[in-house]
Amino acid sequence: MDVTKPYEPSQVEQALYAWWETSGFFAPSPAAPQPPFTISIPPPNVTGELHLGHAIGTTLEDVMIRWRRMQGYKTLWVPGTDHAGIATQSQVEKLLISEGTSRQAVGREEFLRRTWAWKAKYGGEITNQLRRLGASCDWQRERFTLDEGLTHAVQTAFKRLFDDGLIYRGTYLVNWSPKLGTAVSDLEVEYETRQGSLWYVRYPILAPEEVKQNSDDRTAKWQSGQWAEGFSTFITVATTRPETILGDTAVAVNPNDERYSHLIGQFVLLPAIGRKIPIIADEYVDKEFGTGAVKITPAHDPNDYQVGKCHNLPMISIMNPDATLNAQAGPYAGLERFEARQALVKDLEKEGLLVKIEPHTSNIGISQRSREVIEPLLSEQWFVRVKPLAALALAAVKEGRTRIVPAHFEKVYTHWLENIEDWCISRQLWWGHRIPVWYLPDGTMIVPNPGEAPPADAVQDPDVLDTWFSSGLWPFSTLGWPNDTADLQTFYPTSVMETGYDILFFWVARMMMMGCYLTGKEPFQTIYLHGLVRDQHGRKMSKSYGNVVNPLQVMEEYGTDALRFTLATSGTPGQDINLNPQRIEAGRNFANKIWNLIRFIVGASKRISPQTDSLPFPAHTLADRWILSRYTRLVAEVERLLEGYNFGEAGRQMQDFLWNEFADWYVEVAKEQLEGEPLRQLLTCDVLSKVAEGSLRLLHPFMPFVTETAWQVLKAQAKGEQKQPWPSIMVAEYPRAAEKLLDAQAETDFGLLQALVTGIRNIRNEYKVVPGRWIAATIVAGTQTQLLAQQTRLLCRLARLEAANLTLAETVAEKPLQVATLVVGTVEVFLPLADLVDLAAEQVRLQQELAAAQADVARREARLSNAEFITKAPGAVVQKERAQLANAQATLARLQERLTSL
RNA sequence: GGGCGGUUAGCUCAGUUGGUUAGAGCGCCACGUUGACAUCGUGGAGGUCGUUGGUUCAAGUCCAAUACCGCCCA
Repeated sequence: MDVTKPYEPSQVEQALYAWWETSGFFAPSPAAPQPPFTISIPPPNVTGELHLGHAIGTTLEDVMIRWRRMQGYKTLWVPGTDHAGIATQSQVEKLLISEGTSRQAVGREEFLRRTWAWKAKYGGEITNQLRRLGASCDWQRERFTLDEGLTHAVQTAFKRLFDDGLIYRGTYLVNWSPKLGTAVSDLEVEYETRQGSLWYVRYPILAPEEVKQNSDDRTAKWQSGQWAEGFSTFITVATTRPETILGDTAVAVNPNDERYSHLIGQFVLLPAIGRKIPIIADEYVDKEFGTGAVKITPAHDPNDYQVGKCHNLPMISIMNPDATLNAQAGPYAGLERFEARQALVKDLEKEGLLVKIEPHTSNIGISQRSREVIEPLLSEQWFVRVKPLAALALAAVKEGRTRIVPAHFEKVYTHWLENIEDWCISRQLWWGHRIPVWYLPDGTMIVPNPGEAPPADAVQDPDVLDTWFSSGLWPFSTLGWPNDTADLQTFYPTSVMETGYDILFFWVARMMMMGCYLTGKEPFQTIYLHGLVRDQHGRKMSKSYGNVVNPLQVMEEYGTDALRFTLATSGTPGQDINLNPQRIEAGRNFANKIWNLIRFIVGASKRISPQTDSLPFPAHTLADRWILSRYTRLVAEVERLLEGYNFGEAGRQMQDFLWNEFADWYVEVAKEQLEGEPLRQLLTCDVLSKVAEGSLRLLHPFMPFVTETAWQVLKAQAKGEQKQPWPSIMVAEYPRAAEKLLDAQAETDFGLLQALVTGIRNIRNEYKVVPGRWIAATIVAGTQTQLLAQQTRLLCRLARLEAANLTLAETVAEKPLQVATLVVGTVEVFLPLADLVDLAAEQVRLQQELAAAQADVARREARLSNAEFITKAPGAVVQKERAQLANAQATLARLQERLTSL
């Protein structure tokens, strides 16, 4: 990159990434002396496009990976994609429909061929976008859930679970998605509160003799308006889904409900169908809901299903898989479910059976994928018996073998696993892992060992497995399981699973269950969960709001580092992030700041004379010692924060140091030092380079591109000992704190200098002294005289004081009057601003300072005069308080004295 | 109904195990281009840390209650 003024990410990023990748920096070094550090990427959908959820996860994972890699760990980040059964199949189906054909028309084999072709064409998109983000994954080890190896893993897992009695097939009420034509798991159903109605319908109660009579005549009268003629007693039920009346097999009341106790055991005649169904008693019925009497439809409602099982009621399914009604629905057969509802309600009204309709809000199950209303449907499916697996996953977290960060998600995890229901794993799709079960002509079920051929006359189960079944194996299937590969031995269990808390159940819990059961080891040591990225006002990003931020566009406009840094530093672990676009701009500015900082340092190094080997170096200046100490503190802090998964705070501290300490203070000081003796210049460049170079390495995991770019420029300029041995910053060593550089005295002393400079600048500003003007000053410094005497050049430069007219003394016989005054502890600064100083105004100003000082002293005296504080507070705290009181008192005394003399 | 998270400056957020006068970025006001950076610099204004009570020598931080916002589960 040209050493142009503003940093231009677009000029460097793609080329740098390509260089890193081809150099093999992303692959783990087998010889690394330290333990392995492994992350499995949460595989994005192969059909997916990069969104901010990917961006934040990938950023945090890359931060961890780059950091550990620089620390010398054998670091492996396994990338890959997920076949995303429903999403991908839907995409290809859409394509087929646009071509005037369909999945059914082309057939299974051709459909799969088309889907693979589609995957080949678009499947690389998302992985290239991850590269764009700078993800340092080992692409040599990239996996896809439908790869041969992973398929083998799926078959092995299925076989083992089946043989162990943990997978079974059976007919149960499942969540059916009519549009997709498949069952889905409980987790794939979302609930929405919708405004609906509550229909009150009365069923005629049959007299004992009527129960035995044939009612066909009456059934024939349905829709004539005469169906209910002759009935005198009714029981009214309330329902949110009138069409399911057609499948009713009972009416239930609460056994303690006196209104209905005399009816229990009697029968009613089901409208439209003419079925005679009993009135039963069950505690499940809520007396307060509706009329207190409810219809029971075991084949179409989960609660009714339970009641039906208890009471041995028939289960009559009235619906086809496409949500049209079947022959059991009598006159409504063939109608779509919502049309049938309307038709039936109309007929009920005609027959005088509709009592009333009330508005009612209820929770409706919606298919997560297709957004349509889920239909509880009786269907034969495959299930995993999860309780035994859940027990293992629970124990792993409870016993601390796997830690969840932030910890409060442990409770969520535990609660879910403790109340888990069996997992429906079969899907009526074509794209996915086909269930490895074959049926002989006589119906015998065969589950061969993976790779073993099934009998020739056997037919394979047509269904495929839930995508999450294969995802559940991901941390170990990607490393070669069930084969005992070198990768599996070296890199499993993995170190951290980093993902969004929204898939804690979908994925993390399932990986824990599968991993614990199948490999006998927890699949990861730590689960780190990040929050959701929302818009700046906390709204979920969605196309309908039009508030979606496209990360690719952001990277294009502001650079990848800006996006990464913003995402990494905008929040705290597990907390949702409200992404403020202005912060991305700030991120870009930070990258630019770093770039220019390095440009300055490199420029300065070039300018100085390169005589290195003659004289011994002079001692470090106060500012040198200060910045080295501050840098050392930063390094220690960052290490502590990263170890604690506080990535955001670590990033913020780096920015704070680089901008507000290194650039704002040390660089300005350095400009003065660079005007000194050659060896002073050389030493200053040395400090500049050391701190800058270390800071770049520190920051590299967060902002890989600008740090690499700047680091290479710095490295090219460095000579001899300064030259870094590593080819790239990403394989350089991560900084460690060198305690010997900590210098508390330097920090205190430089702090005084900063207070004086800021104070003087403040006064200049208040008195509207033109910024360019050099002004005279008298500094009465008492015990600090010697310290300040060494810093006068600096003081003059930073506060724009005129060296020739600067008086620095321990004491002066007579303090000047027509001046502005600054008091910092025992140090007094007098600025004779000639005609600018209005003594009356100065008095007001000093009065304000005095009031503040008095309050300060009073507060501290009160604290220190409290015997309990002295005895109970730690010594260091008391010490500090005493020192600060002394300082405050010094300020106060000088201010008072000053005001008296005015 | 059960559980969790949040409430700190105009906005978006930090604030580690309790320990100065609660911080940052953006925005705002005033001034400023001296060769790192105007994607910048200097100075400034702006907060009784949701409310109430408690523990403590000391509370934004710990405890209890409560209000509001949001999420998860049923």
